[in-house]
Amino acid sequence: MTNNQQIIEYIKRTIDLTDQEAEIFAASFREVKIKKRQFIVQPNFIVKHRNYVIKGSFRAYVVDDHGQDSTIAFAIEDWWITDYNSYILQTPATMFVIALEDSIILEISYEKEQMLKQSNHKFETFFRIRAERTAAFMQQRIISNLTQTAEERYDRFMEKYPQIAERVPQYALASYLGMTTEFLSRIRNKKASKKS
Amino acid sequence: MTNNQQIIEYIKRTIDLTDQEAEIFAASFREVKIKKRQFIVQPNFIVKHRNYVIKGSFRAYVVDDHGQDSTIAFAIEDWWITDYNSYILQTPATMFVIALEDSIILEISYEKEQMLKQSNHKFETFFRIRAERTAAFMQQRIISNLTQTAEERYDRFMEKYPQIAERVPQYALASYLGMTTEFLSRIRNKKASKKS
DNA sequence: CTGATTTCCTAAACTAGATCATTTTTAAAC
DNA sequence: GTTTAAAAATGATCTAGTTTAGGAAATCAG
Repeated sequence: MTNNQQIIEYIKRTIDLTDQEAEIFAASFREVKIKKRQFIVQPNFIVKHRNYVIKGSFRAYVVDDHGQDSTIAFAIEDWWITDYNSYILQTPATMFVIALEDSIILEISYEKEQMLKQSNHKFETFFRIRAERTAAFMQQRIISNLTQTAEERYDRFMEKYPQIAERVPQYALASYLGMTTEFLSRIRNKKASKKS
Repeated sequence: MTNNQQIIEYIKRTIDLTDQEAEIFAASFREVKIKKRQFIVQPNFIVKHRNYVIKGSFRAYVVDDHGQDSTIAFAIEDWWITDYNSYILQTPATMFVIALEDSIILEISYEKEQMLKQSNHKFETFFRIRAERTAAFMQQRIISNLTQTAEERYDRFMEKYPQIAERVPQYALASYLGMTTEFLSRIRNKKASKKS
């Protein structure tokens, strides 16, 4: 399966498209290879692309005044990643997005996306549904942060996204879940010793 | 200004509409009066409406296993409120949404909203933009929860939404910000004594 | 008005999770 | 492969925020 076919399959899971429409959609993306540790988003620049991951993995994070970094999002194959606020509102980025492995992405520019949405009601629907699901996902995370303990958040993450937990460094997962690496290490250790 | 005119003004701030389109949009909503302490959403039911607040205020919250409640959202005049996940994904609600004051809302049903979006590209665009801004707002909140201390979160809320802070009970604000009422009381007290 | 219910405040004891410092393990780079 | 750097583990100490408990204001229903 080519990379274009992959994103066509992806969009067809959300909306029906004719072959010609699928062609137009896929043609709006550009394939880019990214090396491990390479940044695709950096603070203060206005983000120009939304990125669909074909292969590899990424981490989006912010660094606060005290030098602490907090992971905002992960992405692996078939996920999207960017600095959402910067891309949507076309304001300067506050995040870094870095490749955790050698990766391949399909990027679409802000302008191309606007054109797609204007040109065809179906594309508008697709991006509307994407935004809704993004919001629904984020709301779940807010609820989780407000109501669960560090250990409960970890357990739930392991249930829902075991394939991500395997691939990302522990410090990144800890800061995604809102705890220190040390504390996550302890949680894991406790579980490992209980099993035996 | 009638309540219909109010929501027409609202949508026109996002997209341009002809008078006829504005008419169709406004006609999809139904005005409902809600008494203080009345619930408009309760757990386990699938949420049928998205609600635009004409007058009054609301609080959306979840109650966890230990009986603790966490405020997920507030709404005052010109804001929307519902159990977002339940409405968008048409799954059973996990939240309560309660009126904090005697209120008036305009509600639109899930079916009517689907019809609007299908019938006119512009309405699809409107709801796409709403979803994007909702996601952007939620992402800001996630970042705030991950990176800031309780006091910083409070300060920032007071800066951005002073008019909400005034109108909602302290325990509701505390649980929105992810802290106990007692701790919020202490923060406020500390600030009050410093000023003198 | 007035009794009842909600909301808010204060303060002491407590704990989940953070911080700090050091060691061990793993992975990157030459 | 060997050196070097990054990541993870471990233990000791500390602290931001919680819990518990009591009383004082404010709000509300009748």
